[in-house]
Amino acid sequence: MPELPEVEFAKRKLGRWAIGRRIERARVDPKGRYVFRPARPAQVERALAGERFEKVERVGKNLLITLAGSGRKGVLSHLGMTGKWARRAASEPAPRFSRLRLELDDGSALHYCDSRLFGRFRLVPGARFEELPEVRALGPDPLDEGIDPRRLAAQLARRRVAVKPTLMDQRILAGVGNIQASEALWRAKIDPRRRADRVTLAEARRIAKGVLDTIRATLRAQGDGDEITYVEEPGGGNPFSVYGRKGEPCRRCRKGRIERVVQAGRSTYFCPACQSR
DNA sequence: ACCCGTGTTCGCTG
DNA sequence: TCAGCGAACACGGG
Repeated sequence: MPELPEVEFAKRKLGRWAIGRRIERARVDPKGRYVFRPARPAQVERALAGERFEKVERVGKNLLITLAGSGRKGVLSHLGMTGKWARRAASEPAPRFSRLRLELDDGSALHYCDSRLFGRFRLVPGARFEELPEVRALGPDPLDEGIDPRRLAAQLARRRVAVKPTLMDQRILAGVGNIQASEALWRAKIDPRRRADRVTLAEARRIAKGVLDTIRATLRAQGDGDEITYVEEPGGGNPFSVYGRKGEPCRRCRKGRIERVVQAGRSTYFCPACQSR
């Protein structure tokens, strides 16, 4: 269920665990075939064995992993709804829903875990990620490129649907998902049901700030541990201001109660009292 | 049994 | 070409 902050967290962890390490063995769980297609499990195992981790980057919700062996290989890892990377000792049992196990040369094993199998793991010849259509289509990444309010305002002005689903369009801002969109609009004090083309430049500035602030806050809330716990999982409190808080009083104005509506098939949370229509 | 889900993509319409 | 929509993908958890 990862959005930009969770993927950034995964990038940092993966970098710390794996850069400079060599993959001694790779094993794909049979169910993992959904994640790795069109490559077949045996192909993936063969391609990864013997490679060394050189670099781990992130663009939007995508992890870009560069492996170096004889030449360069890339892996694009998208976590989908339920993907996670975890680290165990090689002697430990695999965590639940492990779909790929990478034994490294330091006695550790990295696991790609994914219960719902919406994640994607693609081999990218030559690690030429920039050539992939799905990477080219992405808008600016808020964390490393910032957000240009004028550009954002111009993009919103071309859309007649509600601003919240529009913010989740990866061509506008790469990495903003369902939670971050709700949170950002709450911070910007704008009703998520507002038509995108009715957002002013001044409001676009607030949205830009809201997106960056919520991303940073979510990142901070992940803390320093090794494991990610998503909301509603045991052990994870809810670090958000409106998401998942239907019926609770607004933490800012104390007047409204948080409402939940469905937009473009996704739940949206907002305060009807302090987010203006 | 039934509903829900922090995501993307495809097929379709206008 | 593009905006917009609904379904599909595959599965666990409540």
